[in-house]
Amino acid sequence: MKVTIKDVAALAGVSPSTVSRVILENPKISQETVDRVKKAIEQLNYHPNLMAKSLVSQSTSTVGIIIPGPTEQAFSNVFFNEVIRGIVDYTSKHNYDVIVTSANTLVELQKQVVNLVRGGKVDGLVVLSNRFFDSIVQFLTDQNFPFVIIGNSDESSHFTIDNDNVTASYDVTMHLINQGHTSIGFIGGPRSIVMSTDRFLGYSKALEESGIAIRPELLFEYSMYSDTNYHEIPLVMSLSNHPTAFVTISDDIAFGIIQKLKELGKKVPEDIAVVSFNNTIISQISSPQITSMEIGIYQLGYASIFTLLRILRGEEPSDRRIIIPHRLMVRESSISK
Amino acid sequence: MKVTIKDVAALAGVSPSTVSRVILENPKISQETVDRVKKAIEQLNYHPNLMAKSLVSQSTSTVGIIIPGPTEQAFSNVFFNEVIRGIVDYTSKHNYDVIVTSANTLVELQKQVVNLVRGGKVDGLVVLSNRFFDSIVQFLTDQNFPFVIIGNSDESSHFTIDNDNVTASYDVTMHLINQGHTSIGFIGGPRSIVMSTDRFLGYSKALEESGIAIRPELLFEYSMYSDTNYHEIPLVMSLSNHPTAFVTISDDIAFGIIQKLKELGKKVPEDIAVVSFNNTIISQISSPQITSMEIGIYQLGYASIFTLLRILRGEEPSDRRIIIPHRLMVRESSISK
DNA sequence: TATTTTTCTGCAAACGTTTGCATTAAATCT
DNA sequence: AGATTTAATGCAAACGTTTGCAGAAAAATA
Repeated sequence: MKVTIKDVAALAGVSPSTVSRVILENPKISQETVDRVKKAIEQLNYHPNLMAKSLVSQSTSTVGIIIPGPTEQAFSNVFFNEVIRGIVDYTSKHNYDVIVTSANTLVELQKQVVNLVRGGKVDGLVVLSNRFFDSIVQFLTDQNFPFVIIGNSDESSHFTIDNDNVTASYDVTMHLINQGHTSIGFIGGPRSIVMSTDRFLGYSKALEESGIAIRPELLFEYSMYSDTNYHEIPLVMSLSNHPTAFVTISDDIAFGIIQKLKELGKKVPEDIAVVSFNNTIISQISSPQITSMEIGIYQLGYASIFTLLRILRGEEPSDRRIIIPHRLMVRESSISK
Repeated sequence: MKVTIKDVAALAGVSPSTVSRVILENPKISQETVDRVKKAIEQLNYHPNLMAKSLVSQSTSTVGIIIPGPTEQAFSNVFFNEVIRGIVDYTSKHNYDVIVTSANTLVELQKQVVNLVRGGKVDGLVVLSNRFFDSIVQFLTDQNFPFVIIGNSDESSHFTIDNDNVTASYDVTMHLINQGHTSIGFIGGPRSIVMSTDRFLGYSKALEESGIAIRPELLFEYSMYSDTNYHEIPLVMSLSNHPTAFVTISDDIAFGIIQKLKELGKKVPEDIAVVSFNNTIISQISSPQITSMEIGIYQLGYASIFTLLRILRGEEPSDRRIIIPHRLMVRESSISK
């Protein structure tokens, strides 16, 4: 038998509204009544029904995280996990619940988002950026629904938490150039990932500023679906002016490249330097350890939910764009002897 | 202006109950009316309010995952991530949402669980096992609330998804013994983790059956808080009858040990063999690659939610205990030359 | 003491659905 | 044709809260 606010009211000899006010700590209830009601609550072991509460208060104390499908997932698994950790750590201290949403296709995901938003199941959303999410972001904007984006967004009117990927990539490329490298390859990801194109931009910028021409034959696109990812590496390494260094956009890719180079009898970093992004456990465990750009993934999550909850409280942050700083972790894979 | 079921009813010229029945695909509504209502829904872009729906139907289409605090988290991060992935993959195909819950202390976590359950925010729970969760499990049992446990449970009446950790550990230890090792160390985790004690049991069993005495000085307990985790390794390695192999309960630990052994000038596997559990990316990336027990983490998650949803549908699975099979992935770290 | 203000509590509507029961019209049977 | 069954819909209560408004009692003021 479920115990409701009415049962408590009956036992305490007051009206349901009074009980409600006691629970919500409305100050205009006399201490005497408060005590009596609290005793009744205790006695009946009453707990408020959150659905009823949400229904009338039109808020849920719940936020959602929208995570791209398997394509990007597999692409950098660790990334999403860290973000989620950052978010859950914060919400658990602030009495919010988190619904984690993902799907195999954009259509499915979109359906889920609509359901959460229009169904009133969440108060706000953290959207993990992805170019294909435009439709989702557009929907949220149309609905005037509170949300923040982790990653890049064209619209400056959106709340976004991001790295300065261009500069970060510029920095890591410069690190190589400063070591005397002039023949530097770039291994990016699918075009759909804005982060990847940004990092390509930084790479290009560094080369240009240093008077090094960009050589198209040194640019590669990694795809999780392809078996032939490192297929062209032997070819390019057989050139007379083959690259002496690679910038890759993630530790996973860097690790793969290093394995491939080993197969070819090349030594890292003696023959070829390799650098990457994310500073995940892979970069630390690999041997040689990989020089990697720390981008504060956990902070991305933490800052995003921090911002979202502020918005929900009605405190519009002045800055619509938060940049999480980066820091290069120099390790063995890029140290020229 | 929110559009409700009443607005739809008005436009379609029917009562709200009829609209509701159309949405729920109640068969006793005439095709004609169905069409008219659907058109109205379309026209008004109506979407049902899930809180109201939950309130009256007393169900939420939401399940929760309870994850241990930072202690165990850091202990095997990858584990929880994979489990979550397995769960979300399944729920997203079955129109359920997932609330992920964690907290820093048991008290906080318990409070959150009570809130979810008593507040009626979730229909069921997946509980990631932990000895300290007894109080939570006890609470759920008392409440007669639907839940499944991932990991060990004493109570055979609970629905659990687990590995046969004893046998798995027996198997991996036997793998070492079969290679001629007789002096084998064991590196476990905190006592609070049942999985760890189970694995110790399997280790012991293998030694005993093989007529090898257990030497207490070869047993270690890894703790995430200690700086001195690998402190005693040099000491034990300086014994004349030092271990020629280590069984560790996770890839992270195995990796740490290998680093420490390298520092001591020992070679893996030539001087010392090392094996571990979980078959995470670490075991594959480490060099030497680590022989590790694949335990089907993703499947643990998948099977757990599969079971939970069956329970919620009223289909009690006949087996209250599901064992996910294990498989040893033999790699470099245990191959004796 | 009569009047006004303040403090505390209750009434009842509202939130947006679902569903058992009653009702009406149509269809089937005798 | 009248009686009975069947099919389709509506009525109204229920789910368990919150909250604006009103009212009563107590306190403060004149």
